Amino acid sequence: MSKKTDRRNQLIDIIRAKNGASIKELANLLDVSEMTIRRDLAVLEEDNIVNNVYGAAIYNPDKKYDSIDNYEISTAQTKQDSEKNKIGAFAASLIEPRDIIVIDTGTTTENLAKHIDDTIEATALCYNANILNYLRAKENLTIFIAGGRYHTKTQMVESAEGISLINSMRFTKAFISAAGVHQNLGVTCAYAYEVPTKKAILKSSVEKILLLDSSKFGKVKTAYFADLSDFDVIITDDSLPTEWREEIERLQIKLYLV
Amino acid sequence: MSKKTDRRNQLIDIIRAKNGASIKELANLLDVSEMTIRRDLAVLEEDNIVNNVYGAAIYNPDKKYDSIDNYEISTAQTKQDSEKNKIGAFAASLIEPRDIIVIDTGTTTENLAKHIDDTIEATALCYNANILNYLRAKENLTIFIAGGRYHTKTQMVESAEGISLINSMRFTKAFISAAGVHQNLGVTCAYAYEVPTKKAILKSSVEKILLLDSSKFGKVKTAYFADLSDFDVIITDDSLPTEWREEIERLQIKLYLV
DNA sequence: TAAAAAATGTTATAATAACAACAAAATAAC
DNA sequence: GTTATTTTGTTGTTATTATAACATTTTTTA
Repeated sequence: MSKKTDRRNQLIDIIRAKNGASIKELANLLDVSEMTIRRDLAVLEEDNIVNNVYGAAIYNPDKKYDSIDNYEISTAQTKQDSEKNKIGAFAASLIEPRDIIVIDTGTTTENLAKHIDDTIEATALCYNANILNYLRAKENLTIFIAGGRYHTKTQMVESAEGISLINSMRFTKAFISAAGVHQNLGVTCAYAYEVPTKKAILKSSVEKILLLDSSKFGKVKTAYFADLSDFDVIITDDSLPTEWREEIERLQIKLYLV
Repeated sequence: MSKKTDRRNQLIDIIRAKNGASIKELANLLDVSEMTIRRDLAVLEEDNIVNNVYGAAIYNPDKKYDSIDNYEISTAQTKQDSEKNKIGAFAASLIEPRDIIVIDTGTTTENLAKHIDDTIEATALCYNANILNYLRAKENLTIFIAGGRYHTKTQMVESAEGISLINSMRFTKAFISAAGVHQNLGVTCAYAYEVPTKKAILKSSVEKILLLDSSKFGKVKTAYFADLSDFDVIITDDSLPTEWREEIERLQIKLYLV
């Protein structure tokens, strides 16, 4: 194992044991410069192992990382996570002051919520409890939540009344996620209950932005909610096959590869 | 004094949930200045609940398996908070299997949510982000949230569509909080935007249960939403003056003193 | 082994947080 | 109610951390 990986495993061990640690402390413990610690922590944050704040790193409380004992193994498992993270971060950078955005349910859009500028003045509607919790921390964000039945598996909230609220609003940007994109069978998601809400936000938004990692292309899931041509922008990672790049270009959709 | 303790309990809850948090984030979440957060965190560090680093507080890992769910118990501070906690715990004990309950916004009802049996099979509607987070942890609870605009100060969510959702449902028990109860001027709350929602849940529920600590009796706040006679049950603490006990008996309302 | 590449360290500057001291507001006491 | 006390907020200053750009060291590879 490389010196670098070894050090990152040590970092994870220390941070996990203490719930979090300052960068200064970590640099002293591992006898490297603070700059090196910062660079390591940026990688660990990409992989959702820690959350970095000014001066310190906090161990990600998410249970699924509780028993990591080898970082190299864990990186393989979380590669897709880090792509979702990058896609989310890029999408967040598209948000401009006074935007009225709607954020779809999903882990990719959760990463978007996480990365929204802390001080940007904007309005955001969501319908996912995790996303709501990220949005609540933002200083100048006006928040709406479309209510309804809460689904434990997806943290999504959904109802006819929630859709009414969406229909009564207008958005400058819709950030939408999907579980599959197929050339003939369109854009799909995993659960039928998501469909009416997704259709509603598509109808009420100026710019429709699709967020999904490249592994979703060519896949089909149970619930159809849109065609690829319904979107104005697609954000995905650079592993996207050439044929899909061409198809997206043909449909005159703006494509961002992060 | 109670406000302070209350805020510190909230701080502990947030920091525990996230393993740690930046001071900026905490100040935004609780809508107080960073200076206040720093002063609170200094106290919590004294009590070994958190470790403070530059820019952030990290939850003390030694406390991980302690079940202090109320800071004031560990420091023997003000009464009002522990009363709210007791009232909430008692109210939670009234919930029976297959109940369909609605939980109003407020710190007392937040305590109720905290104390709901982890495995009880029931349905609950709420419209407060903190309460939602407590309910999400319950295994067999079916959860609804009435959506709308999120209010930072109270963590309440509210809208016409949220009220529509409430009107479309029926509840076996409504747990309602208030900021004031006056013999002539009725039951009041602090913000006008709470009123339509409170009226809606009163209309849709079989049993209407009022939760409030005894200091609220005799008080009047800006927004009127009900008369005392609209309630079937009152849960408060045993400091309730005799004249109020008599009044409640006269109105044939079931009174629980905890 | 030398050259190339990668990783780490250093420095100066910019950004952010801490702190102290005082002002304002809220609460308690009379 | 009014005054005293406590709590919270604000401001200016100081201390600390982040970042970028470049230098140095270490590791790879031919």
